[in-house]
Amino acid sequence: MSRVSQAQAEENRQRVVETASRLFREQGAQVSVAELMKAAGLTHGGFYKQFPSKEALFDEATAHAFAALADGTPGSPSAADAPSEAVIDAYLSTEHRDDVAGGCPVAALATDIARGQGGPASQHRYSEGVTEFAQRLSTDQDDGLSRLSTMVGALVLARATKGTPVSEKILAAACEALGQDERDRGAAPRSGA
Amino acid sequence: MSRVSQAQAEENRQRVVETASRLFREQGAQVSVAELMKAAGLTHGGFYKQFPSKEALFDEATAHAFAALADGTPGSPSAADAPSEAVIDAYLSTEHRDDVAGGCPVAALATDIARGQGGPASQHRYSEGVTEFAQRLSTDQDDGLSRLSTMVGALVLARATKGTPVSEKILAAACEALGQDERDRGAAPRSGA
DNA sequence: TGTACATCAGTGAACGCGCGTTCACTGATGTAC
DNA sequence: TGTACATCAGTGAACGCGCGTTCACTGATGTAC
Repeated sequence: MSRVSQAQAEENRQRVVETASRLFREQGAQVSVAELMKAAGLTHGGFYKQFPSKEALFDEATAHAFAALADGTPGSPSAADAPSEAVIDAYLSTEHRDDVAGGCPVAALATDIARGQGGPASQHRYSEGVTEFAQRLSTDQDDGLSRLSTMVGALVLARATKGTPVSEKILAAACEALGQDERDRGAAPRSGA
Repeated sequence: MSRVSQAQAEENRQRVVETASRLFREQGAQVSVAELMKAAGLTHGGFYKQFPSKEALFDEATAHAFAALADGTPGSPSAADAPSEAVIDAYLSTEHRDDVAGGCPVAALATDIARGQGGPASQHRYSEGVTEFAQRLSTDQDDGLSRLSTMVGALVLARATKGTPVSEKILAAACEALGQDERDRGAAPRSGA
């Protein structure tokens, strides 16, 4: 292949970032550079022509995932303007549970960020993302942080218990609890019950 | 040192399991065997006299952490019989947030378990642990799963955002939300407000 | 517009390093008498 | 109880392997004229 047009190079670079964004969410920061590049259809040797280090790619991939989240929860009604109710339903669906790679980076990257994988840039973007997401879930009486905690906790637990009956129960319980909160606040209940 | 008494050997083995239980919670399954053994005061060569593989130790360390959880939430009022309220307060404290190694394995190991680190034994024990913990938080009207989701979500998010102001806000918001749930159910509120 | 050449994105082999695991060895422990 | 010896927990060096990173090389791209 050797040299490639500037446009093609930029496209390749973007593909690496997108691929990394998915694989890091799915498998964590420990995915290898070789695996990352192969998944993007390239060989690992060229990596350092585009990125100064693996950590730098992690930071960029994190930013990419959060940019997608800001537009609308990935894999859900795309949704800065969608009602919280629809966002919550999509968030707590088995589809979202099963789509770690394309799913919410707040849930997928929490542990990696807490353990200090990636640089300060990732950590900062992560905290910013948490605040943004909570704001989308907020109401006049609530800053959205506890609802976000319930959603993230339920998703993380449902993923860790996937394959056992409790996994679906967790999603349902969280869904119901958040629906009840809606009712308490006078909004429309999620179901007719 | 060479050979050591059977009692000493068993004590050493237990120390490795306990150390691993802490380090795996803190840093995940990627901690090296050498690091694990060094932290337990041994050299890495002897590891395979006691464990068939690193994964087997992960499984045993997971079981160990959950056994401690069953006795009482680690680092909290030790507590199969403690009121949910006290358990929740301790769970959502900054002390628990800052003590990943000694803290709740449901929160600390969720991502590692979801990503399939450790064998089926760990996954099974994890799901069991989730069910047990939820039961301790349950009431006549609630199976405890949504409250557990809120607690785990808040802890995980507070850890990932540690160092930014939102970290403490998350713990406070979850605490308040769970306190309000208490009130809704007719139990004593957490504060006088 | 066409030609000559410098650039540089991508390749694939190689680097040192730390990983999980194995092994020959040690010498106090545990046992047989 | 005392002696002789087999056992085996722990040591430290070594194994192959895959990691993150580097580098000489390639040849189409982009540019200077």
